[in-house]
Amino acid sequence: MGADDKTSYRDIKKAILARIRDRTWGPGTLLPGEVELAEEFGCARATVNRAMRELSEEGIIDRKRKAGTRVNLAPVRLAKLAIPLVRAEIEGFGAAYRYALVHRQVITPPDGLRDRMRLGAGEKVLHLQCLHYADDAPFQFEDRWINIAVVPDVPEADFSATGPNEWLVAKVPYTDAEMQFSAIGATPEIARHLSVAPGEAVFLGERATWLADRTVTYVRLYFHSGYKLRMTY
Amino acid sequence: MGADDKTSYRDIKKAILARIRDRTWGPGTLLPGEVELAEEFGCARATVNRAMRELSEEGIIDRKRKAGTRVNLAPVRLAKLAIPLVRAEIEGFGAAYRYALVHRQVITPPDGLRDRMRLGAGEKVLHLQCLHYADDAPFQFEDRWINIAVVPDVPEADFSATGPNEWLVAKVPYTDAEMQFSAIGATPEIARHLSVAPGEAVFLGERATWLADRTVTYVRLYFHSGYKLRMTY
DNA sequence: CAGTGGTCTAGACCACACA
DNA sequence: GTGTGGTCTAGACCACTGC
Repeated sequence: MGADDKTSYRDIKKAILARIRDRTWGPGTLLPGEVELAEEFGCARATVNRAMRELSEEGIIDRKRKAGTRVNLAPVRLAKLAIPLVRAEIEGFGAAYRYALVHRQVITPPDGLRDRMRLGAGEKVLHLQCLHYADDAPFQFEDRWINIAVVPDVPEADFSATGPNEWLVAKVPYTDAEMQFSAIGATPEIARHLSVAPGEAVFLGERATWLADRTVTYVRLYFHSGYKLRMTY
Repeated sequence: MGADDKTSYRDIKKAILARIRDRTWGPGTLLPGEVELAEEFGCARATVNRAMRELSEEGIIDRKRKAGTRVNLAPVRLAKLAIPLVRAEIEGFGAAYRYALVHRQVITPPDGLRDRMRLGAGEKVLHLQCLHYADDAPFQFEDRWINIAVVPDVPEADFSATGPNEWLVAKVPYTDAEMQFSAIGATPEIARHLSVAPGEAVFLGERATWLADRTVTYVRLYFHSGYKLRMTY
Protein backbone atom coordinates (compact mmCIF):
# COMPACT_ATOMS: atom_id res chain seq x y z
CA MET A 1 0.00 0.00 0.00
CA GLY A 2 1.35 3.36 -0.89
CA ALA A 3 3.97 1.98 -3.23
CA ASP A 4 1.74 1.08 -6.17
CA ASP A 5 -0.87 3.79 -5.93
CA LYS A 6 -2.16 3.42 -9.49
CA THR A 7 -0.67 2.70 -12.82
CA SER A 8 -0.73 5.88 -14.81
CA TYR A 9 -0.54 6.20 -18.56
CA ARG A 10 2.63 8.21 -17.90
CA ASP A 11 4.24 5.23 -16.21
CA ILE A 12 3.38 3.10 -19.18
CA LYS A 13 4.80 5.64 -21.60
CA LYS A 14 8.02 5.75 -19.62
CA ALA A 15 8.21 1.98 -19.45
CA ILE A 16 7.69 1.61 -23.19
CA LEU A 17 10.17 4.37 -23.99
CA ALA A 18 12.74 2.75 -21.72
CA ARG A 19 12.41 -0.55 -23.57
CA ILE A 20 12.77 1.21 -26.90
CA ARG A 21 15.85 3.04 -25.69
CA ASP A 22 17.58 0.03 -24.24
CA ARG A 23 16.83 -1.83 -27.46
CA THR A 24 14.58 -4.44 -25.88
CA TRP A 25 12.27 -3.28 -28.63
CA GLY A 26 14.51 -2.11 -31.46
CA PRO A 27 13.35 -0.20 -34.52
CA GLY A 28 10.74 -2.15 -36.45
CA THR A 29 9.84 -4.44 -33.56
CA LEU A 30 6.22 -5.46 -33.20
CA LEU A 31 4.99 -4.53 -29.74
CA PRO A 32 2.57 -6.64 -27.71
CA GLY A 33 -1.09 -5.83 -28.14
CA GLU A 34 -2.99 -3.52 -25.84
CA VAL A 35 -4.70 -6.31 -23.92
CA GLU A 36 -1.44 -8.08 -23.27
CA LEU A 37 0.27 -4.93 -22.04
CA ALA A 38 -2.73 -4.07 -19.91
CA GLU A 39 -2.38 -7.44 -18.19
CA GLU A 40 1.35 -7.00 -17.73
CA PHE A 41 1.00 -3.55 -16.22
CA GLY A 42 -2.10 -4.49 -14.30
CA CYS A 43 -4.33 -1.76 -15.62
CA ALA A 44 -7.26 -1.17 -17.95
CA ARG A 45 -6.81 -1.34 -21.70
CA ALA A 46 -7.86 2.31 -22.01
CA THR A 47 -4.84 3.32 -19.99
CA VAL A 48 -2.46 1.44 -22.24
CA ASN A 49 -4.32 2.88 -25.19
CA ARG A 50 -3.75 6.43 -24.08
CA ALA A 51 -0.05 5.83 -23.49
CA MET A 52 0.40 4.28 -26.91
CA ARG A 53 -1.75 6.85 -28.66
CA GLU A 54 0.43 9.65 -27.33
CA LEU A 55 3.60 7.86 -28.30
CA SER A 56 2.13 7.47 -31.75
CA GLU A 57 1.27 11.17 -31.93
CA GLU A 58 4.84 11.93 -30.95
CA GLY A 59 6.03 9.81 -33.84
CA ILE A 60 7.81 7.22 -31.71
CA ILE A 61 5.68 4.28 -32.73
CA ASP A 62 3.40 3.47 -35.63
CA ARG A 63 0.00 1.90 -35.09
CA LYS A 64 -2.23 0.12 -37.55
CA ARG A 65 -5.40 -1.81 -36.98
CA LYS A 66 -4.97 -5.52 -37.23
CA ALA A 67 -1.29 -5.06 -38.08
CA GLY A 68 -0.38 -3.96 -34.57
CA THR A 69 2.08 -1.46 -33.18
CA ARG A 70 5.68 -1.12 -34.29
CA VAL A 71 8.63 0.98 -33.22
CA ASN A 72 9.20 3.60 -35.86
CA LEU A 73 12.23 3.04 -38.06
CA ALA A 74 12.84 6.67 -38.83
CA PRO A 75 11.54 8.71 -35.95
CA VAL A 76 10.27 11.68 -37.94
CA ARG A 77 9.79 13.37 -34.65
CA LEU A 78 7.69 16.44 -34.71
CA ALA A 79 9.35 19.52 -33.40
CA LYS A 80 7.00 21.80 -31.60
CA LEU A 81 7.80 25.35 -32.41
CA ALA A 82 6.29 28.10 -30.32
CA ILE A 83 6.08 31.28 -32.33
CA PRO A 84 5.91 34.11 -29.84
CA LEU A 85 5.07 37.73 -30.36
CA VAL A 86 8.17 39.81 -31.01
CA ARG A 87 7.57 41.81 -27.87
CA ALA A 88 7.46 38.67 -25.74
CA GLU A 89 10.53 37.29 -27.45
CA ILE A 90 12.56 40.45 -26.82
CA GLU A 91 11.41 40.92 -23.26
CA GLY A 92 11.98 37.20 -22.75
CA PHE A 93 15.73 37.65 -22.87
CA GLY A 94 15.66 40.72 -20.70
CA ALA A 95 15.95 43.47 -23.28
CA ALA A 96 13.85 46.59 -23.49
CA TYR A 97 11.26 46.51 -26.26
CA ARG A 98 10.64 49.52 -28.45
CA TYR A 99 8.37 49.81 -31.46
CA ALA A 100 8.22 52.26 -34.35
CA LEU A 101 5.85 52.63 -37.28
CA VAL A 102 7.79 53.32 -40.45
CA HIS A 103 5.19 53.37 -43.19
CA ARG A 104 1.44 53.09 -43.53
CA GLN A 105 -0.67 53.27 -46.69
CA VAL A 106 -3.81 51.79 -48.19
CA ILE A 107 -2.89 50.46 -51.61
CA THR A 108 -4.12 48.36 -54.48
CA PRO A 109 -1.76 45.41 -54.23
CA PRO A 110 0.68 44.70 -57.07
CA ASP A 111 0.06 41.54 -59.08
CA GLY A 112 2.56 39.33 -57.26
CA LEU A 113 1.08 40.13 -53.90
CA ARG A 114 -2.49 39.76 -55.16
CA ASP A 115 -1.70 36.24 -56.29
CA ARG A 116 0.03 35.35 -53.08
CA MET A 117 -2.84 36.63 -50.98
CA ARG A 118 -5.44 35.25 -53.40
CA LEU A 119 -7.25 38.58 -53.52
CA GLY A 120 -10.14 39.61 -55.73
CA ALA A 121 -9.68 42.23 -58.45
CA GLY A 122 -10.86 45.35 -56.59
CA GLU A 123 -9.76 44.43 -53.09
CA LYS A 124 -7.38 46.77 -51.33
CA VAL A 125 -4.88 46.16 -48.60
CA LEU A 126 -3.31 48.14 -45.81
CA HIS A 127 0.46 48.13 -46.17
CA LEU A 128 2.46 48.60 -42.98
CA GLN A 129 6.15 48.70 -42.21
CA CYS A 130 7.35 48.61 -38.63
CA LEU A 131 10.51 48.21 -36.65
CA HIS A 132 10.95 46.32 -33.42
CA TYR A 133 13.96 47.22 -31.30
CA ALA A 134 15.71 45.31 -28.54
CA ASP A 135 17.62 47.71 -26.30
CA ASP A 136 17.58 50.29 -29.10
CA ALA A 137 19.15 47.94 -31.62
CA PRO A 138 16.92 46.98 -34.54
CA PHE A 139 15.74 43.43 -33.95
CA GLN A 140 13.07 42.85 -36.58
CA PHE A 141 11.76 44.71 -39.60
CA GLU A 142 8.12 43.90 -40.32
CA ASP A 143 6.63 44.31 -43.78
CA ARG A 144 2.93 43.53 -43.62
CA TRP A 145 -0.18 43.60 -45.78
CA ILE A 146 -3.67 43.28 -44.29
CA ASN A 147 -6.77 42.42 -46.30
CA ILE A 148 -9.24 45.25 -45.72
CA ALA A 149 -12.12 43.20 -47.08
CA VAL A 150 -11.66 40.70 -44.24
CA VAL A 151 -10.66 43.21 -41.58
CA PRO A 152 -12.82 46.25 -42.41
CA ASP A 153 -11.91 48.27 -39.32
CA VAL A 154 -8.18 48.01 -39.77
CA PRO A 155 -7.82 51.37 -41.60
CA GLU A 156 -9.10 53.11 -38.48
CA ALA A 157 -6.72 51.32 -36.14
CA ASP A 158 -3.88 53.27 -34.63
CA PHE A 159 -0.56 51.55 -35.12
CA SER A 160 1.69 54.36 -33.97
CA ALA A 161 2.17 52.92 -30.49
CA THR A 162 1.45 49.22 -30.85
CA GLY A 163 2.34 46.82 -33.63
CA PRO A 164 -0.28 45.32 -35.94
CA ASN A 165 0.56 41.85 -34.77
CA GLU A 166 -0.75 42.39 -31.26
CA TRP A 167 -3.79 44.16 -32.63
CA LEU A 168 -4.62 41.34 -35.03
CA VAL A 169 -4.04 38.60 -32.49
CA ALA A 170 -6.51 40.15 -30.10
CA LYS A 171 -9.06 41.11 -32.72
CA VAL A 172 -9.13 38.80 -35.73
CA PRO A 173 -9.44 35.05 -35.59
CA TYR A 174 -8.03 32.76 -38.24
CA THR A 175 -8.48 29.18 -39.20
CA ASP A 176 -5.25 28.33 -41.00
CA ALA A 177 -1.76 29.62 -40.93
CA GLU A 178 1.33 28.90 -42.93
CA MET A 179 4.83 29.93 -42.11
CA GLN A 180 8.12 29.56 -43.90
CA PHE A 181 11.69 30.50 -43.17
CA SER A 182 14.57 31.24 -45.50
CA ALA A 183 17.78 33.21 -45.90
CA ILE A 184 18.13 36.20 -48.21
CA GLY A 185 20.65 38.92 -48.89
CA ALA A 186 19.58 42.28 -47.49
CA THR A 187 18.21 44.71 -50.05
CA PRO A 188 19.32 48.31 -49.59
CA GLU A 189 16.02 49.14 -47.91
CA ILE A 190 16.17 46.23 -45.49
CA ALA A 191 19.85 46.92 -44.81
CA ARG A 192 19.02 50.48 -43.87
CA HIS A 193 16.25 49.48 -41.48
CA LEU A 194 18.20 46.72 -39.79
CA SER A 195 21.54 48.56 -39.77
CA VAL A 196 23.38 45.86 -41.66
CA ALA A 197 25.45 45.94 -44.82
CA PRO A 198 23.55 45.55 -48.12
CA GLY A 199 23.79 41.97 -49.32
CA GLU A 200 24.43 40.64 -45.83
CA ALA A 201 22.60 37.43 -44.99
CA VAL A 202 19.31 38.05 -43.22
CA PHE A 203 16.90 35.56 -41.70
CA LEU A 204 13.43 35.87 -43.19
CA GLY A 205 10.17 34.53 -41.82
CA GLU A 206 7.02 34.72 -43.94
CA ARG A 207 3.62 34.12 -42.50
CA ALA A 208 0.15 34.04 -44.00
CA THR A 209 -3.10 33.49 -42.15
CA TRP A 210 -6.54 32.67 -43.53
CA LEU A 211 -10.04 32.87 -42.21
CA ALA A 212 -11.88 30.17 -44.10
CA ASP A 213 -10.27 30.60 -47.55
CA ARG A 214 -9.89 34.35 -47.29
CA THR A 215 -6.47 35.78 -46.60
CA VAL A 216 -6.31 37.86 -43.45
CA THR A 217 -2.74 39.01 -43.61
CA TYR A 218 0.63 38.28 -45.14
CA VAL A 219 3.80 39.41 -43.44
CA ARG A 220 7.53 39.30 -44.01
CA LEU A 221 9.67 39.41 -40.90
CA TYR A 222 13.31 40.28 -41.44
CA PHE A 223 15.49 39.50 -38.44
CA HIS A 224 18.77 41.09 -37.45
CA SER A 225 21.97 39.25 -38.35
CA GLY A 226 22.81 36.55 -35.93
CA TYR A 227 19.20 35.71 -35.16
CA LYS A 228 18.55 32.04 -34.50
CA LEU A 229 15.26 30.25 -34.43
CA ARG A 230 15.57 27.66 -31.71
CA MET A 231 13.58 24.59 -30.78
CA THR A 232 13.90 21.54 -28.61
CA TYR A 233 12.11 18.26 -29.06
CA MET B 1 -31.95 6.41 -37.07
CA GLY B 2 -28.74 6.67 -39.00
CA ALA B 3 -28.56 10.40 -38.56
CA ASP B 4 -27.20 10.48 -35.04
CA ASP B 5 -24.95 7.45 -35.05
CA LYS B 6 -22.78 8.54 -32.12
CA THR B 7 -21.36 11.75 -30.83
CA SER B 8 -17.67 11.67 -31.48
CA TYR B 9 -15.04 13.76 -29.75
CA ARG B 10 -14.29 15.10 -33.23
CA ASP B 11 -17.81 16.45 -33.56
CA ILE B 12 -17.43 18.19 -30.24
CA LYS B 13 -14.10 19.69 -31.23
CA LYS B 14 -15.66 21.02 -34.42
CA ALA B 15 -18.64 22.42 -32.57
CA ILE B 16 -16.48 24.19 -30.01
CA LEU B 17 -14.14 25.53 -32.67
CA ALA B 18 -17.12 26.82 -34.64
CA ARG B 19 -18.39 28.75 -31.64
CA ILE B 20 -14.96 30.22 -31.04
CA ARG B 21 -14.69 31.25 -34.67
CA ASP B 22 -18.09 32.85 -34.89
CA ARG B 23 -17.34 34.69 -31.66
CA THR B 24 -20.10 33.05 -29.66
CA TRP B 25 -17.21 32.36 -27.33
CA GLY B 26 -14.76 35.21 -27.87
CA PRO B 27 -11.21 35.34 -26.52
CA GLY B 28 -11.18 35.08 -22.73
CA THR B 29 -14.68 33.61 -22.47
CA LEU B 30 -15.29 31.03 -19.79
CA LEU B 31 -16.64 27.88 -21.38
CA PRO B 32 -19.28 25.68 -19.77
CA GLY B 33 -17.97 22.83 -17.63
CA GLU B 34 -17.49 19.32 -18.92
CA VAL B 35 -20.64 17.95 -17.32
CA GLU B 36 -22.77 20.68 -18.80
CA LEU B 37 -21.35 20.21 -22.28
CA ALA B 38 -21.75 16.46 -21.98
CA GLU B 39 -25.44 16.96 -21.31
CA GLU B 40 -25.81 19.39 -24.18
CA PHE B 41 -24.12 17.09 -26.66
CA GLY B 42 -25.71 14.02 -25.19
CA CYS B 43 -22.54 12.08 -24.56
CA ALA B 44 -20.29 10.94 -21.74
CA ARG B 45 -18.07 13.38 -19.92
CA ALA B 46 -14.98 11.47 -21.06
CA THR B 47 -15.84 12.30 -24.65
CA VAL B 48 -16.09 16.02 -23.93
CA ASN B 49 -12.89 15.72 -21.94
CA ARG B 50 -10.98 14.28 -24.84
CA ALA B 51 -12.22 16.98 -27.20
CA MET B 52 -11.26 19.74 -24.81
CA ARG B 53 -7.95 18.17 -23.90
CA GLU B 54 -6.93 18.10 -27.54
CA LEU B 55 -8.01 21.70 -28.06
CA SER B 56 -5.94 22.60 -25.05
CA GLU B 57 -2.91 20.75 -26.42
CA GLU B 58 -3.35 22.66 -29.64
CA GLY B 59 -3.23 25.89 -27.69
CA ILE B 60 -6.77 26.99 -28.56
CA ILE B 61 -8.11 26.96 -25.02
CA ASP B 62 -6.62 27.09 -21.57
CA ARG B 63 -7.74 24.75 -18.82
CA LYS B 64 -7.30 25.04 -15.09
CA ARG B 65 -8.76 23.01 -12.31
CA LYS B 66 -11.45 24.80 -10.42
CA ALA B 67 -11.02 27.89 -12.59
CA GLY B 68 -12.52 26.24 -15.65
CA THR B 69 -11.79 26.45 -19.36
CA ARG B 70 -11.22 29.69 -21.23
CA VAL B 71 -10.63 30.63 -24.85
CA ASN B 72 -7.00 31.59 -25.21
CA LEU B 73 -6.38 35.32 -25.60
CA ALA B 74 -3.15 35.05 -27.51
CA PRO B 75 -3.23 31.80 -29.40
CA VAL B 76 0.50 31.04 -29.14
CA ARG B 77 -0.23 28.16 -31.37
CA LEU B 78 2.38 25.52 -31.61
CA ALA B 79 3.65 24.85 -35.06
CA LYS B 80 4.42 21.24 -35.65
CA LEU B 81 7.48 20.94 -37.75
CA ALA B 82 8.32 17.64 -39.34
CA ILE B 83 12.01 17.38 -39.95
CA PRO B 84 12.46 14.78 -42.66
CA LEU B 85 15.56 13.04 -43.85
CA VAL B 86 17.15 14.88 -46.77
CA ARG B 87 16.59 11.93 -49.04
CA ALA B 88 12.88 11.86 -48.27
CA GLU B 89 12.64 15.61 -48.71
CA ILE B 90 14.30 15.54 -52.11
CA GLU B 91 12.40 12.53 -53.37
CA GLY B 92 9.27 14.08 -51.94
CA PHE B 93 9.20 16.74 -54.62
CA GLY B 94 10.01 14.32 -57.38
CA ALA B 95 13.73 14.92 -57.81
CA ALA B 96 16.43 12.27 -58.05
CA TYR B 97 18.53 11.96 -54.92
CA ARG B 98 22.29 11.56 -55.12
CA TYR B 99 24.78 11.44 -52.29
CA ALA B 100 28.52 12.01 -52.12
CA LEU B 101 31.05 11.75 -49.30
CA VAL B 102 33.44 14.69 -49.41
CA HIS B 103 35.60 14.28 -46.35
CA ARG B 104 36.10 11.80 -43.52
CA GLN B 105 38.57 11.95 -40.66
CA VAL B 106 38.88 11.03 -37.00
CA ILE B 107 40.06 14.13 -35.17
CA THR B 108 40.58 15.63 -31.76
CA PRO B 109 37.96 18.35 -31.79
CA PRO B 110 39.02 21.99 -31.61
CA ASP B 111 38.10 23.86 -28.43
CA GLY B 112 34.97 25.55 -29.75
CA LEU B 113 33.50 22.28 -30.89
CA ARG B 114 34.49 20.49 -27.69
CA ASP B 115 32.55 23.05 -25.69
CA ARG B 116 29.56 22.88 -27.94
CA MET B 117 29.45 19.10 -27.79
CA ARG B 118 30.34 19.07 -24.10
CA LEU B 119 33.10 16.53 -24.71
CA GLY B 120 35.68 15.25 -22.24
CA ALA B 121 39.36 16.05 -22.64
CA GLY B 122 40.58 12.98 -24.52
CA GLU B 123 37.43 12.19 -26.50
CA LYS B 124 37.71 12.04 -30.25
CA VAL B 125 35.12 12.62 -32.94
CA LEU B 126 34.54 11.48 -36.48
CA HIS B 127 34.31 14.45 -38.79
CA LEU B 128 32.29 13.96 -41.97
CA GLN B 129 31.41 16.24 -44.85
CA CYS B 130 28.81 15.15 -47.38
CA LEU B 131 26.81 16.54 -50.25
CA HIS B 132 23.20 15.79 -51.06
CA TYR B 133 22.08 16.48 -54.61
CA ALA B 134 18.61 16.96 -56.07
CA ASP B 135 18.65 16.20 -59.79
CA ASP B 136 22.42 16.74 -59.85
CA ALA B 137 22.19 20.20 -58.32
CA PRO B 138 23.69 20.56 -54.84
CA PHE B 139 20.86 20.72 -52.36
CA GLN B 140 22.51 20.43 -48.98
CA PHE B 141 26.04 20.44 -47.65
CA GLU B 142 26.37 18.46 -44.42
CA ASP B 143 29.16 19.14 -41.94
CA ARG B 144 28.95 16.61 -39.12
CA TRP B 145 30.79 15.49 -36.01
CA ILE B 146 30.00 12.22 -34.27
CA ASN B 147 31.08 11.39 -30.73
CA ILE B 148 33.07 8.16 -30.96
CA ALA B 149 32.82 7.56 -27.23
CA VAL B 150 29.05 7.28 -27.55
CA VAL B 151 28.99 5.56 -30.94
CA PRO B 152 32.03 3.28 -30.80
CA ASP B 153 31.35 1.45 -34.06
CA VAL B 154 31.01 4.57 -36.18
CA PRO B 155 34.66 4.55 -37.38
CA GLU B 156 34.01 1.19 -39.05
CA ALA B 157 30.84 2.33 -40.79
CA ASP B 158 30.93 2.86 -44.53
CA PHE B 159 29.58 6.23 -45.51
CA SER B 160 30.61 6.17 -49.15
CA ALA B 161 27.18 5.16 -50.40
CA THR B 162 24.78 6.25 -47.65
CA GLY B 163 24.79 9.35 -45.53
CA PRO B 164 25.52 9.28 -41.81
CA ASN B 165 22.08 10.61 -41.01
CA GLU B 166 20.31 7.48 -42.20
CA TRP B 167 22.89 5.31 -40.48
CA LEU B 168 22.51 7.11 -37.17
CA VAL B 169 18.74 7.20 -37.29
CA ALA B 170 18.59 3.44 -37.72
CA LYS B 171 21.33 2.64 -35.26
CA VAL B 172 21.64 5.15 -32.45
CA PRO B 173 18.81 6.25 -30.22
CA TYR B 174 18.72 9.65 -28.55
CA THR B 175 16.78 11.21 -25.75
CA ASP B 176 16.96 14.91 -26.53
CA ALA B 177 17.45 16.97 -29.60
CA GLU B 178 17.89 20.63 -30.24
CA MET B 179 17.67 22.38 -33.54
CA GLN B 180 18.20 25.94 -34.62
CA PHE B 181 17.97 27.80 -37.88
CA SER B 182 19.72 30.92 -39.04
CA ALA B 183 21.04 32.76 -42.09
CA ILE B 184 24.73 33.18 -42.85
CA GLY B 185 26.88 34.38 -45.70
CA ALA B 186 28.54 31.52 -47.57
CA THR B 187 32.22 31.01 -46.74
CA PRO B 188 34.42 30.20 -49.74
CA GLU B 189 34.33 26.50 -48.83
CA ILE B 190 30.55 26.38 -48.52
CA ALA B 191 30.15 28.45 -51.66
CA ARG B 192 32.24 25.96 -53.60
CA HIS B 193 30.26 22.96 -52.38
CA LEU B 194 26.85 24.51 -52.96
CA SER B 195 27.78 26.26 -56.22
CA VAL B 196 26.86 29.71 -54.99
CA ALA B 197 28.77 32.97 -54.85
CA PRO B 198 30.90 33.56 -51.74
CA GLY B 199 29.04 35.75 -49.28
CA GLU B 200 25.65 34.79 -50.70
CA ALA B 201 22.95 34.21 -48.10
CA VAL B 202 22.63 30.56 -47.14
CA PHE B 203 20.08 28.89 -44.90
CA LEU B 204 21.73 27.03 -42.04
CA GLY B 205 20.22 24.38 -39.79
CA GLU B 206 22.15 23.18 -36.76
CA ARG B 207 21.19 20.11 -34.87
CA ALA B 208 22.52 18.40 -31.78
CA THR B 209 21.29 15.18 -30.25
CA TRP B 210 22.01 13.72 -26.84
CA LEU B 211 21.70 10.31 -25.28
CA ALA B 212 21.20 11.07 -21.61
CA ASP B 213 23.61 14.01 -21.20
CA ARG B 214 26.16 12.71 -23.66
CA THR B 215 26.33 14.31 -27.09
CA VAL B 216 25.75 11.86 -29.90
CA THR B 217 26.28 14.16 -32.85
CA TYR B 218 26.36 17.77 -33.91
CA VAL B 219 25.67 18.73 -37.49
CA ARG B 220 25.51 21.85 -39.62
CA LEU B 221 23.26 21.65 -42.64
CA TYR B 222 23.82 24.30 -45.29
CA PHE B 223 20.98 24.53 -47.78
CA HIS B 224 21.09 25.79 -51.35
CA SER B 225 19.95 29.34 -51.99
CA GLY B 226 16.24 29.65 -52.24
CA TYR B 227 15.55 26.88 -49.75
CA LYS B 228 12.50 27.45 -47.59
CA LEU B 229 11.53 25.65 -44.45
CA ARG B 230 7.78 25.35 -44.56
CA MET B 231 5.16 24.52 -41.97
CA THR B 232 1.40 24.68 -41.54
CA TYR B 233 -0.48 24.88 -38.31
C1' DC C 1 -13.98 24.06 1.50
C1' DA C 2 -15.94 23.04 -2.80
C1' DG C 3 -15.89 22.98 -7.76
C1' DT C 4 -13.50 21.84 -11.93
C1' DG C 5 -10.59 19.22 -14.57
C1' DG C 6 -7.49 14.78 -14.60
C1' DT C 7 -7.44 10.09 -14.76
C1' DC C 8 -8.66 5.14 -14.19
C1' DT C 9 -11.83 1.16 -14.77
C1' DA C 10 -14.65 -2.41 -16.88
C1' DG C 11 -17.15 -3.40 -20.43
C1' DA C 12 -18.82 -2.85 -25.05
C1' DC C 13 -19.20 -2.17 -30.03
C1' DC C 14 -17.11 -0.76 -34.22
C1' DA C 15 -13.81 -0.16 -38.29
C1' DC C 16 -10.29 -1.44 -40.65
C1' DA C 17 -6.84 -4.40 -42.81
C1' DC C 18 -4.65 -8.60 -43.46
C1' DA C 19 -5.10 -13.60 -44.34
C1' DG D 1 -13.19 -14.14 -41.16
C1' DT D 2 -10.75 -12.40 -37.32
C1' DG D 3 -7.55 -9.84 -34.68
C1' DT D 4 -5.97 -5.26 -33.52
C1' DG D 5 -6.58 -0.65 -32.56
C1' DG D 6 -10.28 3.29 -32.10
C1' DT D 7 -13.74 5.04 -29.50
C1' DC D 8 -17.72 5.56 -26.34
C1' DT D 9 -20.03 4.89 -21.84
C1' DA D 10 -21.10 5.17 -16.92
C1' DG D 11 -19.28 5.55 -12.87
C1' DA D 12 -15.76 6.55 -9.62
C1' DC D 13 -12.03 8.77 -7.07
C1' DC D 14 -8.42 12.08 -7.00
C1' DA D 15 -5.74 16.63 -7.27
C1' DC D 16 -5.37 21.03 -7.69
C1' DT D 17 -6.67 25.76 -6.85
C1' DG D 18 -9.63 29.75 -6.37
C1' DC D 19 -12.83 31.53 -3.18
